[in-house]
Amino acid sequence: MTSSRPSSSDDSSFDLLHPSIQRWVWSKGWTSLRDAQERAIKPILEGQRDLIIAAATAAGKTEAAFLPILTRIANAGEESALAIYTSPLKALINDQWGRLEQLCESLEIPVIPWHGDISQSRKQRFLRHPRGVLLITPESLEAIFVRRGSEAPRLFAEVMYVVVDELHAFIGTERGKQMQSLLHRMEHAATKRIPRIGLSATLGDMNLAAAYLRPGSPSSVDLIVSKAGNQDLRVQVRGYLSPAVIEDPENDSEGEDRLLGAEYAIADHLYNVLRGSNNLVFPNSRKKVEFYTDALRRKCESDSVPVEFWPHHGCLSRSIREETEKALKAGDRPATAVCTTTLELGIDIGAVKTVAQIGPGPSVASIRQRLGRSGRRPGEPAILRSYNIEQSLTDRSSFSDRLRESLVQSIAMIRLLLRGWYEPPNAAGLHLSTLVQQILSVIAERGGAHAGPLYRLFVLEGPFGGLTQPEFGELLRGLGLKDLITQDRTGLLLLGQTGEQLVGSHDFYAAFTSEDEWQIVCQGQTIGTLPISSPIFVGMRLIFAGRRWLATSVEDEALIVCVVADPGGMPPSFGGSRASTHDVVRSEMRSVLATADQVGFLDQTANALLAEARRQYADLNLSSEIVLRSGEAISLFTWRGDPTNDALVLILRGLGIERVENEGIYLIVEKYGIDRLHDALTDIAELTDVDYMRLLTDVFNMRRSKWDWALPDSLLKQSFASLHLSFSGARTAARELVSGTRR
DNA sequence: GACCTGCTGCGGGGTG
Repeated sequence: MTSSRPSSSDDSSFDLLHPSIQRWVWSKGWTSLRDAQERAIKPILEGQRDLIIAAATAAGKTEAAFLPILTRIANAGEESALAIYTSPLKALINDQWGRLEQLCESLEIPVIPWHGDISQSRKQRFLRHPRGVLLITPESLEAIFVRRGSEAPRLFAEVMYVVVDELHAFIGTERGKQMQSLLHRMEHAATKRIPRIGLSATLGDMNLAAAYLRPGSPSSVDLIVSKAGNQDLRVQVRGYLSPAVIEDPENDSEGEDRLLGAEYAIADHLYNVLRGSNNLVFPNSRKKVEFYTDALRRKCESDSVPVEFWPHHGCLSRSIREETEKALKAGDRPATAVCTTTLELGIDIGAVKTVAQIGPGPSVASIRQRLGRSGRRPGEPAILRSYNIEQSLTDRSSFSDRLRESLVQSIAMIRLLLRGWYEPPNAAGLHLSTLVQQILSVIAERGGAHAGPLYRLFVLEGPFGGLTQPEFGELLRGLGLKDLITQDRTGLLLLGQTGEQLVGSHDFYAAFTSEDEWQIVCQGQTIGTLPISSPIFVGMRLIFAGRRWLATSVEDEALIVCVVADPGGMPPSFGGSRASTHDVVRSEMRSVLATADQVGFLDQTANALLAEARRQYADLNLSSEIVLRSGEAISLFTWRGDPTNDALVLILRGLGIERVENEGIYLIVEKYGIDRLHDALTDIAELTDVDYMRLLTDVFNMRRSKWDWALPDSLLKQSFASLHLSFSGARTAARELVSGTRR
């Protein structure tokens, strides 16, 4: 116990906390509350308005929210006051339960974790006396509505606050839309407005965050933004040149090693600079995580030094992931994780020295999030090492290779990062797939519902604005056609037979899809999974969990692959599609190529590659030419993001130009004359959004989200376009390209 | 040629 006591500038906020909570704070030896904690007390105690607390990871956001929340619950005495905390991860719920339990012990406030791994008996206990703090996932909340709909009003009646942790992880996603809908339904069941508190370390646009937390009334959201200390950042971008691919791979016995040459050179460098400290390596795919973990482990073994490199990705079993997390946290010996976005989220792994990024990284926002793990100790800089592979050029090299697209993208993204820019989340998505789920869920909750009240609940008053009444009717009729819902003589909507089946099944509660997976089993222990689409056969050698295996048996029905250790192997394919690049990134890439200014953070090879790319840019005259012809192919340099390029491709196909592909910084059109292309682009420059919608073909490929199959075609196109396409970008790009294709 | 997250109720059998 310390003699000094926490105090505030006006010395009053702390005094407002419940005496037992004040004692708890003293017992922790805190000499003062953190900025965010201090500032959150009054607004939360008033309990009228919504609040976002944005502060760095270690700044005590959880306490900022819960010191005043628990004060109010404790003051309510015997009444059944309740606060609900929601989180995107079970692991986070378990973490928070530990912290809150300790704080609540003396207050005699129960803290109840509720997710798929929690026993029925604990859930039953809560259901009998719903009071205290409930820690729950959105999926479990969904399950409560579906399975215990009639109890919802009783359960939620006394909820005083809802806390949404990791708010940034929800904004703009399917799951985030589901969460908004659940919060809205909770207030409807409780017949009162429930103040919402959002927590996050990495919110960029506060207006977007406020609009997410309280749709339709962002001005009722107060903001507490705790300024982060100005962190020193050190960056190096390295270039690697891969030898030219041999024309006849059949007669190239060293083909594989040649292709991997640059990757092994990167592994060597990582081995030399990362050993002896804690670091994170992000190679952008699970397959490459396997490759680098294996390569680095073998180097340690051949040098007879302890292995310091551990794999971490979503297809590895929980126990293997926990082993890696434990190695990072332990602190007694150095550990580096080779990982995917799994270690970008809020799991506590301590501070790391370096973040290594192999290839450009999926987005600037993501790199920024990853960097938040480095340089967390006072006086230590954050260190970013970027590794980039480019191919040796031949006379058949693509524009993408000639312009060194990958290296230039890394440079552009780091320049944007240094300027403080990153991609805003797409808040304009209609998420009609999730609306289908929510309609079925409310019908199950209430045992039937009428169309009018559903429209009011979801569209007029809820989070699915932007849908007209006729469109909503069309959607309901579509659900009827698929036997998801049916209507009785009074007009009441009920679940159809298919609807009953799907709502009753255990994978109804998540808003996102999941595929079947192979279980990879070694001596009765599951070490991880592979997507059902990846080819599996007996005798197959593979690298998995950073080690080498041989598949000895495959059980087709049970989806089990048994493996034993084996010296051979290649990393398996996990599938996936290309990441979407933003307009601003592509435009920054152009300015990296168009200017001659020195980039300060490049190594020698990267410098030479950039100089070469700039020469190509000048030789191709790309500062004024945006349409290049080579043989039968026409390249359209839009220098725009994928939502724009993809929209152009789909609209062009709708106009009959079928051989067109999005190549990244340009589109490539084959076998169509420049005149035909000119006419099509002229059309695109003049059409309206509604025309574009009509032109969209290839509807099959637009089914990406869980319930898209149940949407009528026109609504599917609308939902897809709102998430993935930019018509306004396509129109602007077409206007520019029209002049480039004029003869 | 990216990534990630989540899950009920019931019946059968064992234990106290």
